[in-house]
Amino acid sequence: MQPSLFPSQNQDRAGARGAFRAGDLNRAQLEAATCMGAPVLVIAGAGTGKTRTLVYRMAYLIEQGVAADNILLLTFTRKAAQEMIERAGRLINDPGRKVTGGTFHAMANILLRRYGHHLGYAPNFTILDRSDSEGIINLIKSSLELGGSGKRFPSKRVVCNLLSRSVNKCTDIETVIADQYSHLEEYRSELERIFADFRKFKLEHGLMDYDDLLVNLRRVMTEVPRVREEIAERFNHVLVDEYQDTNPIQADIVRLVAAGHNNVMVVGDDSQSIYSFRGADFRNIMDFPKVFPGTRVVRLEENYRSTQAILALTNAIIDKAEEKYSKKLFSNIDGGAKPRLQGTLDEAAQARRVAEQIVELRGRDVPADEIAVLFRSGFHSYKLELELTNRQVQFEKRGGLKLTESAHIKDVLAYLRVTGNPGDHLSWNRILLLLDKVGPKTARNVLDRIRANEDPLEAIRAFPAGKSWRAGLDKLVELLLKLRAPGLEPVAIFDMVMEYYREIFERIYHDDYPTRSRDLDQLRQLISGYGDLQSLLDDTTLDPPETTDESLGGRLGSPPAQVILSTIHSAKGLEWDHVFVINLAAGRFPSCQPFMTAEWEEERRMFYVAATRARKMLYLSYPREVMSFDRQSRAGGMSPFLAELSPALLDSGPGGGTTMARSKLSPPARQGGAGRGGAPDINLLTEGVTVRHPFFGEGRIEKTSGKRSVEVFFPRHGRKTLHLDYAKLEIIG
DNA sequence: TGAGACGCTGTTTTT
DNA sequence: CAGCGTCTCA
Repeated sequence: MQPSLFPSQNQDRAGARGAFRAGDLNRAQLEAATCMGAPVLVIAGAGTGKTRTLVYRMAYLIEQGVAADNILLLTFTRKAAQEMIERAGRLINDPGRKVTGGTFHAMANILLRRYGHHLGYAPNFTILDRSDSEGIINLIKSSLELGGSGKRFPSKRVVCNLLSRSVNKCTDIETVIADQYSHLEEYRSELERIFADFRKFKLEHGLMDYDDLLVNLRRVMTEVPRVREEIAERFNHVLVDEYQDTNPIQADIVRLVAAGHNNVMVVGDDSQSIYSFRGADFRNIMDFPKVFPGTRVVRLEENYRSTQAILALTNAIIDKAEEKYSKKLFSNIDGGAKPRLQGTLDEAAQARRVAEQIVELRGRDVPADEIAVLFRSGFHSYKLELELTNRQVQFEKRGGLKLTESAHIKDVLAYLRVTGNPGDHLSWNRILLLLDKVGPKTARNVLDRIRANEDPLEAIRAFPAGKSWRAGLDKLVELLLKLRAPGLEPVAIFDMVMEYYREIFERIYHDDYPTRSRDLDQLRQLISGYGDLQSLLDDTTLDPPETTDESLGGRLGSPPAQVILSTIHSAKGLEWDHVFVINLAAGRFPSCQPFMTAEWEEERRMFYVAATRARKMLYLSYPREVMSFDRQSRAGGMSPFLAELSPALLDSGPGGGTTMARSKLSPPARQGGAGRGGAPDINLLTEGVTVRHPFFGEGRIEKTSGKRSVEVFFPRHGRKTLHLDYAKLEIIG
């Protein structure tokens, strides 16, 4: 549930007992935790106890007499914040005194419900998720009639990506197009038009997307000085975790909250920056002292997590990075087994192998929640999920499909949304389209009436419906009328909606409605935990439950200990005794898109993040063959990130395809043109030469940059900077 | 105007 | 494979 930033009443100020023990921290950690009167930047390598430092600092501040209420902890996930706050509470022996914490988005949400009216937003605005935004873009696109006329207008996905990139990087559309989407230059004016309409649509209908939450918070704090002062007064101590992954807007928000009192500490590690797609730049963390003059910089370099054998490998991984500012980690946990490298025939064999190893570990009484399997993209674990199910190993998947992403859940939520915010035309549109015999055109007509009428219900009731769907519309009106009753519990609303929706549900999902039906049960469970519709709706977008969250998991009570399957992004900040990283194959990791050096480097950092999650044992596995989408089998071989490491750091184990591994462990340049006859000679690749890329097609070299990369213009995809060692280029002429 | 069938294309990560 | 745009029929 929502951690309220403005709880109605404060906890008592009774003196906290001195449970804070300085001896629990090393010198650098202690300095960071207790430094007062200056901004603090903590550069903390993986496993060096940054969480511990943050927790102790919270406890220390409270002991020094700072009210818990005045402390703000910003983290990457809500869960991380909750855990840290709980730990701090235990430390000072007073779990009642709760620090305020959560993600930037959650904080922005609550503050904007209070202050958004300065920007023309009522407090009942609806938060849009990604697919909601895409839906609106689509509505606008079709109303502007840009879709047709033979030319290929970019998809809603691309349009949204472009806009989000521009917002998060604080760069104007023109520049983003020129830099990243040069092939869309011809659509620039149409795109600008769509974005303008999109902005207007959101404002008029009380909608905010993820980016708006950040942008609008910054705006209101900048434009209304009194608001900034109030917030800064309220939070006179600010702590930020994972600072390397904040974007310029978030950095501004931190600056605005902390300006004046300067009681701010940020913690991060440039080597673990993996969110550039969200506008983060790892260099930002180094700018912090410039924004806050007089910053004390503390480095944490002693690793308490992993064995020396694992650390030797992770140091080697990050050593290959082209640009890095910090540190060499050292461990005081001697020895340990070398990370195991295992190649398998294909993905199925890899899944069997890993599943067997997990079963074996469980047999040796390794707790299930000390085992994790990490991968680059959500779908990489499908085969393993099957294997584990067959062997009756319980697991929990993180970073997979969200419950709220499926159509039937979005359907139900649409009714709840219009109940909270009758101006939400996106949800009205969805509701109307669910009626039989109503399509986009009719829905738009009804929507126009809703727009013109004070009361949406009246507009719908009065609409001159066609014979074939009059009855359906009447039923809808009947439902809406019932939902008007004041003071309904969210679960009561849900039940009324279901009574109406079930018929529609069975009609449109006739094939697989039993499966989907279970999701609806799960949703009901979830809703029954809420007393307030608004926070339920907020949470479905700000903290969406995962599909595999089998009913009670996570929220109510403690879930049973389970093996974790997770994307690397969702594994950030976590650690386990035994960690498997799978699918370390060329074309899979790095994922097949990154051809630009910056993206390439980010993929490397991701590998680093994954490997540094392990405490005792690390298993790196790859299939020698991966299936591509068009079901042509393609020899992938091991990931270039593995190939560049010294074999001495790894245990290539008994069997398990060492021969293949060995042969590939020679210089990585050879990796280049796998299957296409090696990387072309750099000397042949000069300006004006036409090349073919397996994904982008034919393009023309615009210039050679750096030692091993070229800039190529592809008519369909724009300008790309390609890394010659890995991009599979073929010279055409 | 809606609904269903068919063929083409593009592909990650999260709040 | 899904999410499109296009086409046909009701």
